[in-house]
Amino acid sequence: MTETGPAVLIVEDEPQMRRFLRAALGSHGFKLLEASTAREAVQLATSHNPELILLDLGLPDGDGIDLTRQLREWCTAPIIVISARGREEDKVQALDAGADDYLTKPFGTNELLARMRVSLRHAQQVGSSAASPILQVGELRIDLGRREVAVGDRQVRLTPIEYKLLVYLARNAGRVLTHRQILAEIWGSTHGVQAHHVRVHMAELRKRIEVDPAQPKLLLTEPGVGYRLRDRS
Amino acid sequence: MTETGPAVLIVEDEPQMRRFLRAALGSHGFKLLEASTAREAVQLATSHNPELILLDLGLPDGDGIDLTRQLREWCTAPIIVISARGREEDKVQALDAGADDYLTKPFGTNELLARMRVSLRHAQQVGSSAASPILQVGELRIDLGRREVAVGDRQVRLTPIEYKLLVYLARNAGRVLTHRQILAEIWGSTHGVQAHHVRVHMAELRKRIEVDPAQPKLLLTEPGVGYRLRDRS
DNA sequence: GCAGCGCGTCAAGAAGACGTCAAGACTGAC
DNA sequence: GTCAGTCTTGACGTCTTCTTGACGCGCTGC
Repeated sequence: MTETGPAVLIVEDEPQMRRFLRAALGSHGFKLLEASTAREAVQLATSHNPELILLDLGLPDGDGIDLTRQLREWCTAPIIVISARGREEDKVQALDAGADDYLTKPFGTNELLARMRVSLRHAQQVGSSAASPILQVGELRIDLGRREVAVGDRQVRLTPIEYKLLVYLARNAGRVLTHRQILAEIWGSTHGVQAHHVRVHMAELRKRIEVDPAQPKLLLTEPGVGYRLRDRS
Repeated sequence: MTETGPAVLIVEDEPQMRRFLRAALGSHGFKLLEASTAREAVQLATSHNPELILLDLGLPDGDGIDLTRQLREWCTAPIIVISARGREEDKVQALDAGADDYLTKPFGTNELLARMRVSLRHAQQVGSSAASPILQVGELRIDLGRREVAVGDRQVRLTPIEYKLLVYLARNAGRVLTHRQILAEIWGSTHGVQAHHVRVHMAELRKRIEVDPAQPKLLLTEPGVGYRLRDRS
């Protein structure tokens, strides 16, 4: 299984700079998300919850400083500002608005990567000491930080695929997820992988989290469509 | 003004620069500690446990990078490197050695202060767990200052890599660390180093800290993911 | 009734991950 | 130079997990 690195959101409107960043980061295993406007950036940050944000201050729609402030209201991912403006005041403003670092163009790939490592290091420490994020759906508790799953009081051990499946379902609790969506999320490209896989692993998952796997109360089948995790009893 | 602000350790040998920093920081309520050599820096850091360290790379006795690495063994206070060297490689080295930021001379007071605020903000989030030089996880005791490890009453001798591994695991006790994370933390950039290394050294570590290495109680394998140090029974 | 389809279950085997051992390379001390 | 301690690397057996195919059930349309 190829493990993908951290998801990084790039907020940058110049195509040239984006190409540069894509080249610099893509080869290091990062999963890239790209936005060229502030609006798009907020959308992507909300939907994908990236682990790090690279933000160019010069955006067409609105100030990058404001965007920083806006993101910081709910998003804890480190923000590294990239800017052509090298004035001290700009740096101070960005850092005080909530940015974690400030790089002035032009800069080298290696410095960028090193500063990203610093930020990711910080994020990890914060995550470990702060209360870890927990998904709770009815009886089900998923501690994402510790990678632990419990049903009621019972601790449950899951294989990597089962865990991925369950987290995906829990993140979309109540919503129906189609086979196609599940295949894309868990297996990535859907080449050669079939809906049958989903069924097999769902059965395994039911054995672990359901009281009676034959009468599922949590993991519901939506015939002809997909699966759904019940979010309220 | 009553000086009740955070304690900041300044490591700098040029008197002129020290005067500048003293002037820049003193008026902002920081409590200042000053060292002009690496040896002195370690002493002051140990005795006063400052909340932030400003470190000039060009010291008379020894490399600043080494000092950074040495401090990071047990000290979690943010380190901001100040240097006349602006070469990208220097920055990367310092940041990877454990520094949290890198400022190239000349720089403005306001930028320095802003970057210090960022670092202190981070340190605060990480929380009070930062201060203790001793890590305790169940039976396991790691004295970071003395670099000593004990399981129960039994003192344990570890090789450098084993020690690093154990400290990393203990700092994240309870949570699963992926192979990728472990490789990045212990070996730095993961080029050429494989998950196999982790397995070999984990086996060594188990031989030393487990009662029965074949039935690990502390150092648990999470198949397909990584390893975890048990923090509660 | 019965073929066609989607779904759940089971089991076998493949693939890959893991633990262990041991041989060499490398390092710093002497 | 030798020597001890450590790290890397490869080989190999074991175990877990994933894939894949077979089969039975229930539903639907004919």
